[in-house]
Amino acid sequence: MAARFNPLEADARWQKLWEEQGTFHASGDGERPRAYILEMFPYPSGRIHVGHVRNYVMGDVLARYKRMKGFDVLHPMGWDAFGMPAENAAMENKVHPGAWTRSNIETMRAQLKLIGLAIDWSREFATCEPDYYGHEQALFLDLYEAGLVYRKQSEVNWDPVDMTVLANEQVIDGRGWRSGAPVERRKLNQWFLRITDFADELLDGLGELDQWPDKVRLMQENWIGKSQGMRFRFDLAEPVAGEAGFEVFTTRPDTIFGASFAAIAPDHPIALALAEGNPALAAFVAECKLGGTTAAELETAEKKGFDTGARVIHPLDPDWPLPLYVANFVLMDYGTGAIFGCPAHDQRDLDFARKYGLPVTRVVAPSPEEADEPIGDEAYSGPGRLVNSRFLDGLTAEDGIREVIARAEAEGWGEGTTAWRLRDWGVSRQRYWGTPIPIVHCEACGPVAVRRDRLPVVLPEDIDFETPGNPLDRHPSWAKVDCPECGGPARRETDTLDTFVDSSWYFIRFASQPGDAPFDPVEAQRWLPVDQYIGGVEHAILHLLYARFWTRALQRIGRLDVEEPFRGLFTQGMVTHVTFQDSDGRWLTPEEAEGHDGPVTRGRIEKMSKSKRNTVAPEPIVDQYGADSLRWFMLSDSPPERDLEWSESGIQGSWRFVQRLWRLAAEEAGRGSSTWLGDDEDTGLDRKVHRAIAAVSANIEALAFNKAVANLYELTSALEKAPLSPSRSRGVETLIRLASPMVPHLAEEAWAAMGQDGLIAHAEWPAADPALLVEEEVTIAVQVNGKLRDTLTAAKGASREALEEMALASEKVARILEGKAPRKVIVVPDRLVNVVA
RNA sequence: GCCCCCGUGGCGGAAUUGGUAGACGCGCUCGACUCAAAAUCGAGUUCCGCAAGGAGUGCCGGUUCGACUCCGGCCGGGGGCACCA
Repeated sequence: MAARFNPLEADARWQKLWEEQGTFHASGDGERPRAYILEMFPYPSGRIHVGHVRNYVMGDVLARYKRMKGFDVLHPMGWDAFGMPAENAAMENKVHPGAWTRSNIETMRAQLKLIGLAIDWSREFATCEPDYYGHEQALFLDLYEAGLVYRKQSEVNWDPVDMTVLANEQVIDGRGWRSGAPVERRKLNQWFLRITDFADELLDGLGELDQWPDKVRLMQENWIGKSQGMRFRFDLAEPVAGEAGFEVFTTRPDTIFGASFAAIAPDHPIALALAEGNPALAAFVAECKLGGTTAAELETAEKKGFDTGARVIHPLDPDWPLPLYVANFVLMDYGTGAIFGCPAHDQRDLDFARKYGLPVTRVVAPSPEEADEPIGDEAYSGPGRLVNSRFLDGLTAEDGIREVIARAEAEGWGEGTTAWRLRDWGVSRQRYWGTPIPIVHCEACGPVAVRRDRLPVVLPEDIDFETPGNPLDRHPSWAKVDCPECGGPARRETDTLDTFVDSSWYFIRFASQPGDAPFDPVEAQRWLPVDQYIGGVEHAILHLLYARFWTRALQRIGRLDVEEPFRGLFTQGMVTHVTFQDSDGRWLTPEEAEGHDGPVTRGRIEKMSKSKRNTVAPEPIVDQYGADSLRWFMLSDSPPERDLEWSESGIQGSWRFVQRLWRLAAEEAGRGSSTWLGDDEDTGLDRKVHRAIAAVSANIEALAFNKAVANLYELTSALEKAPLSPSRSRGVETLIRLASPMVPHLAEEAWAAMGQDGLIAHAEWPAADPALLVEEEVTIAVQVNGKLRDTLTAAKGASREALEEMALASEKVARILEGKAPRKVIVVPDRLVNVVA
């Protein structure tokens, strides 16, 4: 028996065996209960680092555990393979995005295989292959036909040099991140998915996701942003461009008598109409269009308005005109793009009113005496009753809201309604490396869906990135097609789909992948929803919301009867590492920093990233310490939802433990556990083993891997110290089973050495014997006035009287009591006695 | 600005419903083995104190026989949203 575990030799041997035997193939035979464990699939950016490893190892432990518990486990892996970095690489290095992506996939797959993940590789796919995106096009057309896809003009950040649309994150200080050119706002025709149709369901559905972190549910709730209020009509004193008035949205209709102005967005139709005859207003509207849409810019932007000269009529008083402003802080795409200003009770309206000398009337007062208390620099948003509000006086805000809505509905000038922060999902991207939108534009017929038998619409290979802009748009022939309806000349849509579409249904494709359809609903429904989904918090909103939407949309159109895609969600922490910079601020790898001439600054400990050059590759670690040491370290110490700092001492500690475990198992195996005939003294070892079984199981189920690791350390120490006995032999065997999801290579090796048949991957998870979990003796804490003074050992279940008597017999207690009788004695059976002096 | 989370040894972190704070790991100290080192093993390691003992979970206060845990108010760190009417 080897004294040391040699991962260099053993890891590959077991990995090969697992692969040959198809050990981790999901069978779907229906004989066992199913478990679907999924980690968010990676973007093939180049190489994986240990941060990815942590993510996949967590899912792997769970998958292996579930398999041993008797589940038919689906644990797949694939590639979120469309995206901008491939196009950037194409522009920089003159490589085709496809070649770049596929070569990265090769590399990263090989890297992942080194870790020994229990993955069903037979289901692997990449979203950039027509095999996948063709089905996505079919699903897109399903939604299109169901009316869940539409086209509209929408404002985008346009980089005039690169001739491309930029995401908000790509706009830095108002300039394109790549070209440095000032970004323009431009209106383009874009495709949208009607996610707002599902706003209510998506919000309500959060209530049932009790295996999601509260934080993520809250974030989604805020993102959806439901606001209840009312919509009502302002009549204009004089019609504008044939319009007699317009609608506003408010959450505080109760403050309607505090109104002192109305304001509309710069791009509101009324504003545009008024601007036509008013050059100063036109200039103001143009000015509002300048400036980016980033948060920082909005924060510093001054609240500005322009008095149009037009007047609106107060809905509850025909003799009360209000000035109509165009204001830069009113957004066209929230509510109705128009508001009424109530300066006394809204800070922004107050600032605006003060600036333009508008009246400020208090209509809510905390007490009757304060009804005419003037408003200072701060708007009053606290509780109170309505004042100066005619028929509303004396009502609470809630009653006032109800009253105004009731009256408006009765008189027909307004109604109770709901506004959402959530907007429809714009999915058009002016890029090459994405799923082509399967639509053809015909001059005669307008936009027409590509015929199903012509799918997939495949990306052309012969493209060039020499000139800026979308290569699909410039391609000499690709876009030229005949109209599917009239056969006349037509042009393909050259925009591609947002890559978030690709990741909105990949988990369905993993569950079922027929060649002629996106999925088989019956087979997919057997696996879905995903039992445990694991990934980074950075996807808490967009990806998870889009996937929830897509699933519900498929349900609505009758394609798949699943409501929520992910039953359990776990957001894991990052792996962090120190960063280094040289005197010019260039990032250095830790190795470079060590051998660098000149000053080196040791920076913050940060999330591993390519740009900060602080990533740690798995290969050298696996070469030196083996996959199991790496896996063990990724699970140790830090709670999985928090960040884990990479450290050399950490991986070394893991290596030590792996060897310790091996020694323990190998010694036992060398002796022949089954033939050991020594005395089986009851040292309490069996109890320790069974407590460990219960604890490790519970902690894995709760994804508290750091605690499961601590349990295994404890059990290992206890077994090492225990005298040789059958109990110890059984204990070691149990330990190996319990540790096997974390250190599978070592576990297989030890399992074989112990003479066990078959793979430990197929072995049963040990069951804790309830009889052995019950303590016979317990340690009782003895307190005086809540301070620990002594401990004593008592039989489990000892009576209150007996415990009290034992506690009072304690010398230490007696010394503190100094002969005085205790005032009171609190006894918590099996736990403590508190003597109150 | 609004919403949320977190503050425990030198470090990462444990601590069912309020019931022995510091499990487990890292690091460190001492010791064993060794010519020596590595590896390994043993002991110790919250702070003050030789000890007896005392203090202690960011700070202040409260509830309770008893508070890391519950409540109120501060301070510090992190995250999300952000002209949302």
